[in-house]
Amino acid sequence: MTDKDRSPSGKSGPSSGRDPERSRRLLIEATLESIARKGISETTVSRIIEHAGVSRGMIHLHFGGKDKLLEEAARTFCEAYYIEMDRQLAGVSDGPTETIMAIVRADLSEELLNERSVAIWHAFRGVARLNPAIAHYSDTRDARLRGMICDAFHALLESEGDAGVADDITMGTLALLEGMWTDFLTHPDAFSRQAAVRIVSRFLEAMFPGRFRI
Amino acid sequence: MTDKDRSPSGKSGPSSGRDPERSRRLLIEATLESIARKGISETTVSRIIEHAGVSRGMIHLHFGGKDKLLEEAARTFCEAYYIEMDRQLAGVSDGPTETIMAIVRADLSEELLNERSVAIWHAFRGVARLNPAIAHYSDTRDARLRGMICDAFHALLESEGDAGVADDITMGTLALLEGMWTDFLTHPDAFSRQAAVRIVSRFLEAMFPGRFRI
Amino acid sequence: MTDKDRSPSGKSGPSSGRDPERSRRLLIEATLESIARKGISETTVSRIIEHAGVSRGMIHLHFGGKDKLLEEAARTFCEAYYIEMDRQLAGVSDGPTETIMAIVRADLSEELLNERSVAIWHAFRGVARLNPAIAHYSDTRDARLRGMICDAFHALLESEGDAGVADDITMGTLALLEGMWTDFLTHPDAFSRQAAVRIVSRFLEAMFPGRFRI
Amino acid sequence: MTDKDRSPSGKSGPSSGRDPERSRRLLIEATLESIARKGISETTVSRIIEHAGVSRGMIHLHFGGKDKLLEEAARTFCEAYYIEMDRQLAGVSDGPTETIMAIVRADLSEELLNERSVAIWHAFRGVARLNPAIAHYSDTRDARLRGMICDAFHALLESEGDAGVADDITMGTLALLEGMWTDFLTHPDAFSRQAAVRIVSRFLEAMFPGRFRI
DNA sequence: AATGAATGAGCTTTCATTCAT
DNA sequence: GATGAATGAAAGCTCATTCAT
Repeated sequence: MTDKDRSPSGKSGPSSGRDPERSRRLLIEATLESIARKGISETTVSRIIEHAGVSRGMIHLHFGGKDKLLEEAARTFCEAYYIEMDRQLAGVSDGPTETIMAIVRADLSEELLNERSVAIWHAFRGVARLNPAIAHYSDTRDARLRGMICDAFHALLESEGDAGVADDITMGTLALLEGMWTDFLTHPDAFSRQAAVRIVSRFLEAMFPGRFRI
Repeated sequence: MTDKDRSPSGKSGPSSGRDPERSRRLLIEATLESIARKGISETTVSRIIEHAGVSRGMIHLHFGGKDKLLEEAARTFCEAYYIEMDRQLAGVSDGPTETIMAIVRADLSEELLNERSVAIWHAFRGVARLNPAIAHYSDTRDARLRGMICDAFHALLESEGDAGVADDITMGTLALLEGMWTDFLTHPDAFSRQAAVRIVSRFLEAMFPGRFRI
Repeated sequence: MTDKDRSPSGKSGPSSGRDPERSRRLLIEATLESIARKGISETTVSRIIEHAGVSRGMIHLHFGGKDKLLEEAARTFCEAYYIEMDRQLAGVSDGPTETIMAIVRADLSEELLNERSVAIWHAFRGVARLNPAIAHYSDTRDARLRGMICDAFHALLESEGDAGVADDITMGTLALLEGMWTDFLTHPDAFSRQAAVRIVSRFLEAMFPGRFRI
Repeated sequence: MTDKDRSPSGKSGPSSGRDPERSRRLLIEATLESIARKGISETTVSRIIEHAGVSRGMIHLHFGGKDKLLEEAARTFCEAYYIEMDRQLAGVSDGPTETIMAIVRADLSEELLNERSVAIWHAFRGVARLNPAIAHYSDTRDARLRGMICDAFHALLESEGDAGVADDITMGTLALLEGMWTDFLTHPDAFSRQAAVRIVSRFLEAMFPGRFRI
């Protein structure tokens, strides 16, 4: 109910007045919050509108139905991932080693890997298999990450061995990160961000001796 | 699908006779099948009984409700995982290296890693966060796998380095496998079992040169 | 059945428009009607909504479930009893004798004692033993009646005998009325309102010679 | 499960063997117990057979269905009432005054008026209105009581006034007793058997001065 | 643009009854 | 005579969606 972020339209009425964009944002936020806290199957229209503080009709008015709202929430969530990833990668020096470790650290940072995001991420992936629209956003996020890491490993292996090795190591690194997120999901209390970075480093250092010294 | 337990009456009816154990099996099987095909939220009592070919009341008669049936299905599914794992590990020679690779190959074998099992596994894990009973079975399966791998790495590192390294490599290996399952879930058509084994081998060979030659 | 509360829009729809209060009233009315005609255990959600002419979801929308609707119906029914009782007592002169006989006549009048109300009353009392909410409304109704009669008998006995006598006669009179309702329930065709009043009068006249002359 | 009361058939197998009469008795007893404790609507076949310790099919085998069992339970319960009433009336001297007070005391005695019987009685009466068979047994019990009291009052009034008076007083007395049972039902803790007898006596003594001295 | 009462298909669950053994 | 696994109609309830205001 706060009035921050009213910039988009200077006019508008009092606090509860007409502001389509604000209603959209509130609904998406409430949806993600509910998914994080209660899971997708408990994320009902009633709970969403209650948390968002808007009326029932809003969802169909602005999104055309609950399914479309879920899609938009998935899109927003995935975009937020690589916006934050880009932000953390902004000041990193250009070397492939530095890039890879920056990506690893960012992916395992508190901003990106936390109980909320891990719950939402797995919830959407559970649905993605049967919902092409949501699968699309998950894939887009994965593809961006894969692209960045893959380029870096190719640069690292430029001089040496065959190209397939870079692809293998890329897939292995992504699998490692994926596995770390899953570990966080299942045992959030036992999880150590530091240990996770260390383990990934160990594997990469073993592949490229002297390059990923822990 | 086995025909054990048919002892009480050698003749037996055509298909819907009186055989509580058979009804239980049919229901659990139909539940897992529905979860694999439609996801957990679409797995309704109506769909389950239709696939199982039994009556509505059966679920409450034998399990006490849909939730209890889901729990039993999760238990059965996890048990089936390590029964098959044990089966594949049966004839393997004793060295830690062989044990580890046998586990990796088994975990990525068609019997354990296929569209059906990957879909069911992720479905249950999606629910596990909010369902302690199902979380218990998932954890049990994970713990067994971790135990076997961890012992092997400790044996491998016995002479050398500190104990923490074995734990790190165990977690890394599990994360790799976990990531492979996720990759299979999201891109079943592009997935290559052979490539997955190769990638895990590459990382382990890098950690233990000469031991996990591809 | 009153048309108060139609203010919001002078026009108003034909019969199923938007009028929460009207829907509530229709549901309570249909519930009481069903209890009177079929008994509580046959009073299903399906029957209620059919009689009320509203949709299934209405009950849970306005009352939060069938049980809550039954409670509200019990409250409404008990309130209606003492609203009518008060109405009939309005013009009665002040003497205790007149008050008591007015209460007796009202309790046995066609407006309060009829097949419908007697059936509903006994139905709710059957449930009250195991349903605290409904027991509360029954008790409230009983307490009001007891209070009025008790005061009157105390006034009547002021000069004479001990206070306990007034309490005894109060309880006796209430028991007599209670018994009359039960008699009406079990033999509605043989019941005579006139005889019932006469019998109560006989007992009271015997207790207070000359005061309750028949 | 005790083996007392095996007299009807000296043969019979071991403790759980075939004894139709025993199963009937156990079922009726369990039915009445369940009605007393949980009310009629909670008295399900499952609960009855559990309490009786017999198999599911028994009810239909011996009674032809749950409704028939309820009828038999109602019959048994009403018969038990006047068997005990007769027992208590056995040694009473012949005068009408003594007879009436003996009936009143018996009806309000712990053997006949207790939480269990009052709950069962009201439960059956709630159903009786819509179940002719049960209504029949209730009526039979009422009629017997009415007959005994009516005869006594006629004897008492033989010399004096008109016959209608005896009928009125009979109905009044029955209504008083009925009201006492209801009072016990709604407020079992506050109820005093002694006070109940005293109140009935007061009313009768007022009607027949010197005859029902308290 | 916004509201929220109203809808009804479909959900899980309960239960008296049946019948092969 | 006795059993209890099996049945399926019907119960109460949930929820995304609609639409008059």
